[in-house]
Amino acid sequence: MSRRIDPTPSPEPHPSPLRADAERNRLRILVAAREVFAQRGLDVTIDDIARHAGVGVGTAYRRFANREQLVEAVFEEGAEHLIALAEQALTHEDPWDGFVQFFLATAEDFAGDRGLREAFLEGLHGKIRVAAARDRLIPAVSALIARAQQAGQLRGDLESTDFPLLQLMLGAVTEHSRTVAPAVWRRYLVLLLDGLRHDRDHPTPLPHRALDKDEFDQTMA
Amino acid sequence: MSRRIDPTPSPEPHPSPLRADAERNRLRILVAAREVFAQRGLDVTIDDIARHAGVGVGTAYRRFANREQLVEAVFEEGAEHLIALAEQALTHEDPWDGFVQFFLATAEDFAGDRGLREAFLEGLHGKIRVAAARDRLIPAVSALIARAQQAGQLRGDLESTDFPLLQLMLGAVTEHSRTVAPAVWRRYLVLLLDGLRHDRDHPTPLPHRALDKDEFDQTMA
DNA sequence: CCAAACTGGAGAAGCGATCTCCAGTTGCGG
DNA sequence: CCGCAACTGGAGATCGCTTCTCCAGTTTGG
Repeated sequence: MSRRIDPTPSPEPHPSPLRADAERNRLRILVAAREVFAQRGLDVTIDDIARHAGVGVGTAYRRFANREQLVEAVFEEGAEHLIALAEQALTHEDPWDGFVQFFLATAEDFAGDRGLREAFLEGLHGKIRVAAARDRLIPAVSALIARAQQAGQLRGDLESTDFPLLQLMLGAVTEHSRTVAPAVWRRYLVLLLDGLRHDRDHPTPLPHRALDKDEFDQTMA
Repeated sequence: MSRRIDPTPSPEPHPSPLRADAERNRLRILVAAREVFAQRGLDVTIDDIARHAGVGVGTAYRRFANREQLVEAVFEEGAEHLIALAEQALTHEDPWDGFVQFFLATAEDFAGDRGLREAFLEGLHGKIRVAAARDRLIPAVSALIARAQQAGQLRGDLESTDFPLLQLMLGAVTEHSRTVAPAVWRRYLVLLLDGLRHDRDHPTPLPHRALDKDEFDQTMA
């Protein structure tokens, strides 16, 4: 740990400005981590991230003592976005549409960022920050649910802890079909929504065709 | 490879009867594998299985060259049961009830046997046999779906490849909530079924209470 | 220009699984 | 009930993979 003369014994912020090249590399590592986590999930090695960033492993380890820190740094942004989505959905005029919009938007985030999904839904790493982010998300989700229930559109027995589990279910599809049919999850999202509506006369048409035999085999393999 | 005088150069069946103690141990290993796979999934080591069977690792390796063989041997029975369930469901008088019964029964099988779920839904091991079993299951599932659709009870746009993916979704819940609330999956099963019905006036009451905060945190961690 | 800060990547160290080997034990045909 | 082939158990060799350290060489900035 390098530090210059730093009178304030503040615990958190950068203890001392990094040298220009060091700071540049720190940023490259962060960017690389974002990309690699998003594409390949949280289980990549620090060596992978370093290589992708074009720096040596040593450099990566000097800035981030372990993968945990890297995960949390990258994760923070994703979490922020989810919270923004919730608040935006609450401003939606129609309660049901707001709920659907939020469900869809978060599912899209998770589909586009494997690492985010794993951090949020699989509890793989960085537990502390993740739990904190989830806690910040809960009130908004509860409000979204309550509002749609009061409007008589959403089934009354859905509770706020159900929501992440529904995302987990969808996430399982997303994960497995990732390489074969990266958008089939939308099919099951609509199916879930049809289960969540209070009542309905007809099924909502499913937005993505079903997997054919080949796609199916690959998805399950 | 031990073999006595065996005139027929048959490729597959037991090349020679095992000595009594050897056969006894083979069975113990098989039983142990069944139990360990069911409880802890397919990712257990052969050492674990051997220990659970009360034999040495060497003995286990002598009978089953690799875990694959062990998985397939154990898996076969589970697959057989699923197929029986499908055929039984087809005899159900009411098409919708038959469909629901099959969905429920398979989900129960998967919930009670982690290894079976992983073999069938996660494609972790023993690909050949599993694919074969799935193929045997498809016609029955298709029939079950078609019948319920013709009766106007099941949504018309559901296809047979959708079914295993629905099980996959449910399986994600089962897996995560395993230790905390081993039956919450029933809640989401009903929710899915409400999405699968052609039309309905009211939501079907959910059969299991939602997770509370503590259970939820553990499930996601 | 030079001292301090920083870099890269070879390789040490650790971990956990698979699989082998063989000295000792057991089953069984004669 | 003898003798030997078949079988057993488990210590440990081997492997593959990751994490993390170390330091000779390079870069930065006052």
